[in-house]
Amino acid sequence: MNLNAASEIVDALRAAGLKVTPQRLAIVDCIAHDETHPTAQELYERLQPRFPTMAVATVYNTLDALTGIGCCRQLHMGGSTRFDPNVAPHDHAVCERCGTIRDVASSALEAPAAIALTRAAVPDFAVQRVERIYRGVCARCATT
Amino acid sequence: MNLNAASEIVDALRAAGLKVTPQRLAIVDCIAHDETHPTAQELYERLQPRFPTMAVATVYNTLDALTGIGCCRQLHMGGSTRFDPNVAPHDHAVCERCGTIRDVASSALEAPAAIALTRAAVPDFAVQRVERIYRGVCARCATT
DNA sequence: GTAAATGCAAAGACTTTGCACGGTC
DNA sequence: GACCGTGCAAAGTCTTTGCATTTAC
Repeated sequence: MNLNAASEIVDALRAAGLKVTPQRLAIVDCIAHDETHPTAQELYERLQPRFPTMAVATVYNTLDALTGIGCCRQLHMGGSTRFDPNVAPHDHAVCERCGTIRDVASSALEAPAAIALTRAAVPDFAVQRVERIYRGVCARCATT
Repeated sequence: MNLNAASEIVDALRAAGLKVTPQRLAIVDCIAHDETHPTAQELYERLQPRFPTMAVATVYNTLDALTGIGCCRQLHMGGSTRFDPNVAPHDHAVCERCGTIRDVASSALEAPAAIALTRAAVPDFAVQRVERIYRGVCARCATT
């Protein structure tokens, strides 16, 4: 599971000609090693103590910028948009009960095969990548 | 591509003890053979001419009811929730440019295999089903 | 110095909720 | 007749936008 190092993201920001502000640094720092797929709101709240004056708009702004330069992805799985700092191809397991999203390594073999299959199955559509969503129940929810 | 016949949905409503109102009939009729994965708003607008007094809430209400009895599914792919009257297992191709969602038949062979693989790959998670999203560019967008 | 990001607040889109009325079974 | 669904409006979320001020480069 190849999470971006914070320093790499900062480099990418600079490379793209975007400014590295304290707020962005903090946000990058927050998501760099985060596997919880936080929402903008969650990040905002998490950073409140450090940046009491920061606006939610800034969080959205920064996340959009990061998405734009390919440093994170947006997940739309119902509810708020979640941000995934893991840019390497991988899938997601979503718990039907609690809604948490968990990363799942995608078989390197499987993805190209699926794309090949689909290229045939979906005429007039240029498939670029495949995402899988595994729906089920996580261990925590299964026991309760 | 096994779309629900309107009459089957009506039967399911009755079987579930839900009432068949003119509004629900109209909504069922609208989505029964719809492959465009409409949003609640779109259905609402589509039915305005026939039911000028119908509230948006009624559309949501009905769609929730239909989802509850397994007659349609909700798709969260960014933007508004879209409704898919096709309950049979299948995948979706999403155009990155125009956002349209297209149904893709899922290989009957592949799905169980993927689930088996994942059961091994994701410990402590009870996988129930797998969804695939093919991201790419549709023919219409590719030519413009 | 310049271009871009921030903070703030307001607006916008989407969805849900509460309640009185009306319709289905 | 009982109960559920509808219409209406309001509130709640999540996200975007505009503009003046501040800041990184």
